[in-house]
Amino acid sequence: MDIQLKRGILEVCVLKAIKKEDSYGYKIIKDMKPYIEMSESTLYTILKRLEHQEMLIVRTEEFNSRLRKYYHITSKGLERLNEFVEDWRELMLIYQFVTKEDVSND
Amino acid sequence: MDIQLKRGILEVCVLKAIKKEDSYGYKIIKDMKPYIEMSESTLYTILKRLEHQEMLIVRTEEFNSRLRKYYHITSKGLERLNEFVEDWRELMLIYQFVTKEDVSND
DNA sequence: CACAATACATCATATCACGAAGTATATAAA
DNA sequence: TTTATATACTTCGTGATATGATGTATTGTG
Repeated sequence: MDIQLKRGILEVCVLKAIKKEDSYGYKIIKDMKPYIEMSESTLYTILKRLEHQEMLIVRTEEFNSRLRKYYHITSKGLERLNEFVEDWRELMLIYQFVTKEDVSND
Repeated sequence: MDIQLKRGILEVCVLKAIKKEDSYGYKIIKDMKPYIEMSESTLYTILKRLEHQEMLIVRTEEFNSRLRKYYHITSKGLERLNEFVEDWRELMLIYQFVTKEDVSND
């Protein structure tokens, strides 16, 4: 799929992936794989960005003497998801502009 | 609206704007305004890109001793519009992932 | 012991939308 | 006449962002 088209939705996908329950990078990628694929470098960039925007908070936990960074969505992150629905509505109107049939007026 | 979300659709909006009949930069912006706004620098960048990708062809015409560059969509451009519909279907599935209700299994 | 899987980090690069600023003409308003 | 606005296109620099490549480190698995 066109990369540009993915850009607007990648971030909210990550938020959604941690909405139900806290999750960590490696798992997020696997959970999203059936819907949308993203490289590790992309995900960790997004996670850092979302953290910086206070849409999620991080805690580090040890699992099998290996570190895991668990991400938890904040109210700001939930708000972002709601705003996305609004934006999508607007995008649907644009989509209709792109796909509407031109009626010829000969 | 979120800029990132617009990215995937800007190009096809321009293609759509010249699909029915050949048009020129200034008019394209005005025609699209009710649906989506874009700055002149953005439009002319996109037009140049689409020309380079052979999705449209250009001819220069004089109008009131002022030059106009008319853009005409090619078969490649029309193809691009069809592919966009396919991409959009895929995007809808991702959208559903983002907005679906998580059923709690307590 | 080698290799895949798990888990995260960093860097350089390419693409792209956009504001700012510029060039030039025609027309309407002061 | 001067000024402002609309038309029409161009160029440049910047910031945001997705991604491949590469690296580090540990835990299974064959």
